[in-house]
Amino acid sequence: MTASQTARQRARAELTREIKEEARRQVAAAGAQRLSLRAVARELGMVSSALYRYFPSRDDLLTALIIDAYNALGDRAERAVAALPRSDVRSRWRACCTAARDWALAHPHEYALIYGSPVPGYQAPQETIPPASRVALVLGGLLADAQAGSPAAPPPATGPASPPPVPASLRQAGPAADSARGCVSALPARLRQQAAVVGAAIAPGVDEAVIVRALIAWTQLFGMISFELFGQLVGSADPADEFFGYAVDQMAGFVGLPCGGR
Amino acid sequence: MTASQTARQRARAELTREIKEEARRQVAAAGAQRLSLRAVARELGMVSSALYRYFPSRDDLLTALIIDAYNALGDRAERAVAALPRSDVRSRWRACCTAARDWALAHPHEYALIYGSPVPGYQAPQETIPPASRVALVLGGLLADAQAGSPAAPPPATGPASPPPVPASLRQAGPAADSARGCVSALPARLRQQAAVVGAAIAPGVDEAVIVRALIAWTQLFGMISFELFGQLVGSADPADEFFGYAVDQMAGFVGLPCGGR
DNA sequence: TGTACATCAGTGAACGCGCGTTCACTGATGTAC
DNA sequence: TGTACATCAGTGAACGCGCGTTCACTGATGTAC
Repeated sequence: MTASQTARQRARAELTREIKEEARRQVAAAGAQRLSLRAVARELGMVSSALYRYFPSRDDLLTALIIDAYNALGDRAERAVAALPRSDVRSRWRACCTAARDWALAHPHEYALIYGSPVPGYQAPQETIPPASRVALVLGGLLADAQAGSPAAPPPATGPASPPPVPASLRQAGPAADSARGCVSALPARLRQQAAVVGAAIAPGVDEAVIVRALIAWTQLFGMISFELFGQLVGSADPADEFFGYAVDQMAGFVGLPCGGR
Repeated sequence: MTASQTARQRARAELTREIKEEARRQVAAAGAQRLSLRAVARELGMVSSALYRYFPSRDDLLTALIIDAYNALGDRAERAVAALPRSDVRSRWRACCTAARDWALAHPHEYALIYGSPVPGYQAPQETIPPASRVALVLGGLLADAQAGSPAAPPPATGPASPPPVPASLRQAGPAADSARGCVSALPARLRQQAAVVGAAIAPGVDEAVIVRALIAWTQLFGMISFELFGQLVGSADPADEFFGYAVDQMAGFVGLPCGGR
């Protein structure tokens, strides 16, 4: 256990946790901009200035909450996908997207904190980047698996990070390329480069055109979740369950994932 | 001219305009939550309580700004599309999407006001709905035109609102259906219903499956714009011009628009 | 055309509120010898 | 094992700020006869 810590250290860790928890409660109840250090302190029975022993400013507390939110969402997505057989990429795709939506619906204000309009005056520091990438990493990993077990039938799937042998299997085959059939649209040079960088970090071995389609699907996913949460679907796809499920499948097809199923 | 108005009425209209303009300036500079009635009044050289002759509360002023923002965006999209030949649906699609992005980049805080996280405690009234629908109407109209001039070659295009003769031309033809080739995904009943309602309002005569794909493209469009504006693309498709253009074309293909262009 | 009255824009003071952050301080916990 | 000193958590008061909204009022503009 943590027997090596002094009582002071343990108390400090504990209180830090409690402060964040109360702050998270406030954000969940009323949104990020209503987060008030004084109210947090009040709720914990301390004086407001005491919080400054734990967080140097309100923005730092906000940053901690943002990181926690990204991690909560990332955890959820990773766990949902890990429960499925690696070769069933279609189901894993669905699971990841659904996990993201479920988390968002369960934590709307925390979702808004990370995917909504940025709090004006607040600048997200570098430390938020890795936690923010986790959902994209899940999707990228799954794409790489699809690529690895690609051309005809999906074999048990080999190693996850097969370095760079680009078999170009998803490339001209399947829906990934022909949905713009007849309209040849080559990747612009800079976009290809950007996709290569993303691919190297997230989905090694996957063709750039597929990466770009995955980026499109990624923006679609969060766009759809945001629209649902922020009320933009009222009057169209309002109870959005079917729409969401259908869209997720369509976009899976769009990036070229095989049908999977069982 | 407006000679029929009394001096009082003219002064009132003018001041209402000036108040909104100053408020818009503040939103543009610092975001919606920093909008302050007192600051607006100060800037206009009046006392803060005087504003209550024009707007019964801060929320009402916000609502006016929201409506104006939707209308500014709608105007821009409509004008961009109107400049193009009706039969060239692919160019019109591009123009509409690009206009939306351009407006958003030029007015990030106003964009956040309408497409970002809702201001907590603020409830958008019914009056915002029609202005909010204008971009969707543009896209829907263009889809209906594509449908009307569909199967083989695009003729000069007939009337815009051909009632309900669903020729099922976009339906199984083109990319709209085959991108999930082999993975037959039927529309769930409720989703089909929702699509029918949307179609009736926005794109008469267009098949439900196409409407649903258009809804997907719509969420993708604004998801992508929001990601760009809110900093979510940093590290991937950061200078997003190429990504945006490419995605718009891909999604045009996804909803089944013919290549057009040249 | 002129007067009497109603409407309405704008004033100034006040209510009641909450906020983030700083600072000098007390007293408890931890550390080195 | 015990003492001397350093570290650190938490206090309480204060600074300086801004906000939305209400209310009784003055004086100008508009309307009806």
